[in-house]
Amino acid sequence: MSSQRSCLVDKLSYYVRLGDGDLGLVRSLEKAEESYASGVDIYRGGDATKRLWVVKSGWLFSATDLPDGRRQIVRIHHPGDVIGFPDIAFENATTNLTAAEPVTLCPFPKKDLDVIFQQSPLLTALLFTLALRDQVVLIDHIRALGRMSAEEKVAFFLLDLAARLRIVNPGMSDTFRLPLNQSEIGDALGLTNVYVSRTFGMLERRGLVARSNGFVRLIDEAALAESCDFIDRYAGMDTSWFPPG
Amino acid sequence: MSSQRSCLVDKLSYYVRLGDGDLGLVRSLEKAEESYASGVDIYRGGDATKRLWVVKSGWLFSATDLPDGRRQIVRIHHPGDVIGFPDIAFENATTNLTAAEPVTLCPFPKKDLDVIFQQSPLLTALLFTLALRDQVVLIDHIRALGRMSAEEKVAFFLLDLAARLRIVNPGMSDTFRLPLNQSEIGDALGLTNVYVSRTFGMLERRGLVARSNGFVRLIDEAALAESCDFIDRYAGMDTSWFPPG
DNA sequence: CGCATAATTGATGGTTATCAAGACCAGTGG
DNA sequence: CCACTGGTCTTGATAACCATCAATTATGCG
Repeated sequence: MSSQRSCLVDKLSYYVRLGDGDLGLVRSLEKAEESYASGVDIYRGGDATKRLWVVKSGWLFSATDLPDGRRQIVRIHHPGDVIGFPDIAFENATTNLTAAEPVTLCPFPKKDLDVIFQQSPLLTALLFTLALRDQVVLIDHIRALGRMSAEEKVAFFLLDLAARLRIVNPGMSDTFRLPLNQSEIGDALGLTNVYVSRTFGMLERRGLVARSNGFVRLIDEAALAESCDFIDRYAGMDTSWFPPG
Repeated sequence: MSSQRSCLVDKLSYYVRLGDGDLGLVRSLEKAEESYASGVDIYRGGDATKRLWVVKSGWLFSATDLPDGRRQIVRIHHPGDVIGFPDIAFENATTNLTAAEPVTLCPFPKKDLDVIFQQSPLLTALLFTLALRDQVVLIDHIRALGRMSAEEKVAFFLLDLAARLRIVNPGMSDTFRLPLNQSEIGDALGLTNVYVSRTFGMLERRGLVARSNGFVRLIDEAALAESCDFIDRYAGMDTSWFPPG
């Protein structure tokens, strides 16, 4: 009945062709719907983790705090993402989930995954592979935090976002909306808001990026990619070994 | 016939009770054996990834290089670890694998995992959960690199190693062998070898750790853990939802 | 328009990098 | 037995990058 597009279906369909049965399984995850205002913490580290979440609209981020208030943003979530997988391994959440803007989410119980595991070897393989791909993405993040300068970090950050957005939105140009403030970008990159501002200014003066009212434009994407040795981990994945749908 | 202990069986048995069938599947992964000298690169980023590796003896590490030679060590591998999971998602390796000392490995083809997926829902669930647990471990690493001082990073590094070693070696004391030089430790923590030396000296002068001929002793583990807000991700995992063996 | 939030800019300081020299140690070969 | 070597660790001096603090200017929103 729902004629609305599903971002999760879009995202998964990018990697494999889903049959009717699999489509039904995926859509069944997006039945319920909850909305949250910008800035709200949807869960916090230590909370019991009984549910996962599909992002329907809006951006969010997962972060870990240090006791004195330092914050590290670990992952940014876009429409179509499934949030909460890392916490399946534990009984309590290891990160905080915060809405970066007004969002709509589709929560579903962890145990609904059982149905997928039992009924669809294809979706099981895909979810497993996505978990491993996410490890590589986290490794890229580690590389950026450990060994890149501030300019390289910001370049990496923007390219990574663009690559991810292009999966769900294939026709995307070199421009996208960036609903994060500079404190949040800094917390993702291990920098301060002040230095993010300065670094963005540098990149802009050098003609690599442009900004206007909440949008970023990657003017010289090749130069940005070379500066931080960027590799797109989203466009290509090895699905050759998957079982048939 | 093989009366030799299997570190992989030890590690997996820590989390679930394996039946005879599962034990046979796991042991079958450790048939072949290869040895490498200290410092050898076993594979490099870009190589085709057809095999995974179980570590039988010795330490190794996975690292990514930047084009100008900067290096980020991403993960340290101990006996019982399975190396190469993140690369299943891609056709080519994303990191270099280097032997930190003389090592013995048991390689097995990626496709041998199919047998496990088909025959053992328990092992499938365990491997999936370990992949998600590893995401959390990588997130902890991100937090350390992005938001910790050098002293906190070194404390975190040592505690993380100790927690991992205790899984396979339950009776371990507060002392362990650390076959990594300070350049390697620095590359894991986003520091230089020089600053690792200074930081180790500080911790030693403050009575938190001690070193002697390749061994580290964690004198005040509680203080170290508090300084970096350490949480052991290895001791406890949620296996309650696993299917029976 | 007025308010709160976010971004910018400047001045200063701290943490860590860089460069360089020396100490220590294990192994090697004369 | 000892000089020699290569690797590792330590220590000092200096410099770079980024943090911190503070003030000002945009920006968005009721």
